[in-house]
Amino acid sequence: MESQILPDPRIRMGPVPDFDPGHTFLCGQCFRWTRVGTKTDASSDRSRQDDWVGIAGSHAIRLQWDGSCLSASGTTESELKGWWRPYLDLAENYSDLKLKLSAGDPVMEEAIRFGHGLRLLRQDPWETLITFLISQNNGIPRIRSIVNTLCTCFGEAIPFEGGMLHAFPTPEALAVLNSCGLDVCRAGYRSAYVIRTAQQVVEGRFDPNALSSMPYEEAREYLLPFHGVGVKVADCTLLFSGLHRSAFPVDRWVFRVMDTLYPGSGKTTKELQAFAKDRWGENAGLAQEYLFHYARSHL
DNA sequence: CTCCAGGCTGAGC
DNA sequence: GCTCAGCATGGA
Repeated sequence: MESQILPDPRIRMGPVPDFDPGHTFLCGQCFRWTRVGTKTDASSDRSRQDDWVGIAGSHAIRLQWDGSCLSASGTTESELKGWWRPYLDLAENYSDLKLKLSAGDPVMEEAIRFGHGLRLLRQDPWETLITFLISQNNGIPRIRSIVNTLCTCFGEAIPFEGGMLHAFPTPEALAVLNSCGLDVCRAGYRSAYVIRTAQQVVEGRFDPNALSSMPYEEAREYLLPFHGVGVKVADCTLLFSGLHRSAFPVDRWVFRVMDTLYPGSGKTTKELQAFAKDRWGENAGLAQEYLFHYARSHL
């Protein structure tokens, strides 16, 4: 049997500094990336390969990471440029950001060293809002499970590598469900939040484009009236959609890491956020993510 | 069995 | 304003 030499379908994206797919995709900011293979070359421990398949919005991609360069397949040059590069935040210089965050701060320096290569994604605001509605009082593995079931059952099929993946559901697809329509997802009491929010979006109550032009405080006030949205979900939505990188979500882990590593930074969410805003300013969201990532493994 | 997980709602002060 | 039980579900 003659082996057919196919053209390499990979698109080379070149060297990407300050990138680690594991830290970026598994830190809890997104829930639809799967590691599909890891190889470590025995001859040199720097040469390795890390393969991921990810879905965001209605886009799917396979990423290959060799430790310094990214390549992609299952996508196109235009989709790469118009969606995935912005999504992966590749235009941002994380060396500068890390220097600003860790200047004179050994705690942050250690958190950054541990979470090296973690990048904040720029996710679709609708998808981010629903995802973090589901995240409340929940664990990351189960959030992944619920979100993936939600997409499989209600998201449009995306042909991918000879099989099918599923886009994140549209607001319309979720708004038409009755109260038990989401039971298959096992999201518990959060199902009602998801459906009611979808209905409010369809009714025109929520406009992601409007959200993107608002200052932080206004955007937060805009999100809070949604059923099931409190300050945590609102801040996560604004941070992980890339709309407001100064947002500083506070949960159990962040509270613990602040109380332990920054004693005196505050006892309430508001106090911690004031501390973060004063200390890290527009990069508070990235600081939060490094701290969250660090806290989950060390505290 | 209990406790916990990227919290929020509604009721009672 | 503030505190706090209750909430669905599954894993440790």
